[in-house]
Amino acid sequence: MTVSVMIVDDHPIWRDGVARDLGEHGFEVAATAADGDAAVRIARAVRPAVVLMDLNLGSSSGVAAIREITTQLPDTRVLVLSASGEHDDVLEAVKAGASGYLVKSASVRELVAAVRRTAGGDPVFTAGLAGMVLGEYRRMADAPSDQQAPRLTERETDVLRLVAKGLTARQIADRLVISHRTVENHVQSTLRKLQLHNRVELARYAIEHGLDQEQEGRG
Amino acid sequence: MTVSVMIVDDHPIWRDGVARDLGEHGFEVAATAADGDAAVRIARAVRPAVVLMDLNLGSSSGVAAIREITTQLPDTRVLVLSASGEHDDVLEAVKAGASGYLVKSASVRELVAAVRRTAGGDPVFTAGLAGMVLGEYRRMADAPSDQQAPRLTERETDVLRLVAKGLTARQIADRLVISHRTVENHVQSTLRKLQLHNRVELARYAIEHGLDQEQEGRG
DNA sequence: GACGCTCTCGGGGTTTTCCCGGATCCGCGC
DNA sequence: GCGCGGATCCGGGAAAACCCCGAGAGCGTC
Repeated sequence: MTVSVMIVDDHPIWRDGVARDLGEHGFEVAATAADGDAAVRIARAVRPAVVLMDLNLGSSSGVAAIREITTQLPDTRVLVLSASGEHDDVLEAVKAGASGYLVKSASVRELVAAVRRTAGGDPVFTAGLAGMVLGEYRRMADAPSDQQAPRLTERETDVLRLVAKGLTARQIADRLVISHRTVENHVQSTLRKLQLHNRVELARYAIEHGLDQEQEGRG
Repeated sequence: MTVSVMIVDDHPIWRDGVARDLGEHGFEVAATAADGDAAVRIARAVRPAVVLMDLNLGSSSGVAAIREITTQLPDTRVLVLSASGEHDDVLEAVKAGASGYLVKSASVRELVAAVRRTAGGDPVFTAGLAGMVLGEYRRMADAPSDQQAPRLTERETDVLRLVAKGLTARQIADRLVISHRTVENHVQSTLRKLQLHNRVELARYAIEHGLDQEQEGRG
């Protein structure tokens, strides 16, 4: 029986290339999508066996789409095919329900094998990533479910974004029309939550998590 | 006459897909390469009309490869096909000699048209990027070649790298075995040279220029 | 209504950063 | 030699950041 595959990536050229590679190796490319929302919608209609998915989908979040798909379609397995291979990306994808994680530097042969094994129910990870997931699992087992997801309040996120831009507390206070002491308080609580020690680390955190790119004013 | 094209990208799947797309539209894919060094070496032998090139080649620098190719092969035009479309990436590529810049979210049709126009000698830029280059040109024309390359001393670079990691002046002083006041002075002169205002902006600068990734101790 | 959370503001302290001047050394040209 | 610019080093003083604390107002939940 043929395995139906769905390809999610915001690059049309990439989608076409992967679709052809898989088609030539006996898979049925049942659908493609360019962003997370479309992926969820189409996957629900098509019910592919494997969703081959990029994490970096321009604006929308690939991780959220993975979570939607794996919860709504328990028979569909998601194989992430991403450029990064970054520690956090891998763990987030796995937490969201991904069955495997391949970096885009993989060869066509590796890709084909990975899709086949994913369809068969085996978890597939690029060399090095499997150990990463295992290590994180152990750390979770040691510390029985405490932080790992320190969520910031809306105001803390506002302040964090401006701190990451290099503004001082007074400049941030002017923009948000509050006291600079309040700004400093938000900075402090953010530092505590993220277990960081100063604004530079805060800026690094914001940059690595893409918080510094988003627009601020929406009303 | 057929246009010979060379494809440089560290993702085999991407290379194959692009090669097939171009092949089906009458281009001759004369060569492919996975990194900058190979690109320069092979391009010198093959002398393609157009080099279709990713900037993000894993370890090696795409910009350096562009510079090599365009200086050594004046008849070869380099069309960058990159994921980012970031301000600095575009400008660096153009400065290195790229004839055009396409983001990877382009369609196959756009890609084919871009390669054709690049071969014909027209500069090709994704919408929005052309204005970016023009704007930068104007800024250069306004300020008659003053800064644009503020070089830092060795010690300033050492300090900058550690500042970008989030270390305080005292921690940096301990590592470099100097007084923390001296560290602060290096920070100050760096701020002046780069026309920045605080350590967070310094960290952003270092991250954007890749200074924070390099190792520090080589002796 | 009690509770918890967020956002706001401030007191009062230490530490760090930011900005200035001043010192030494070293290479380079006159 | 002697000045001159640079790189590197150090210090004083003002500003900002960091850290802990308490407190009121608003807003949902139980």
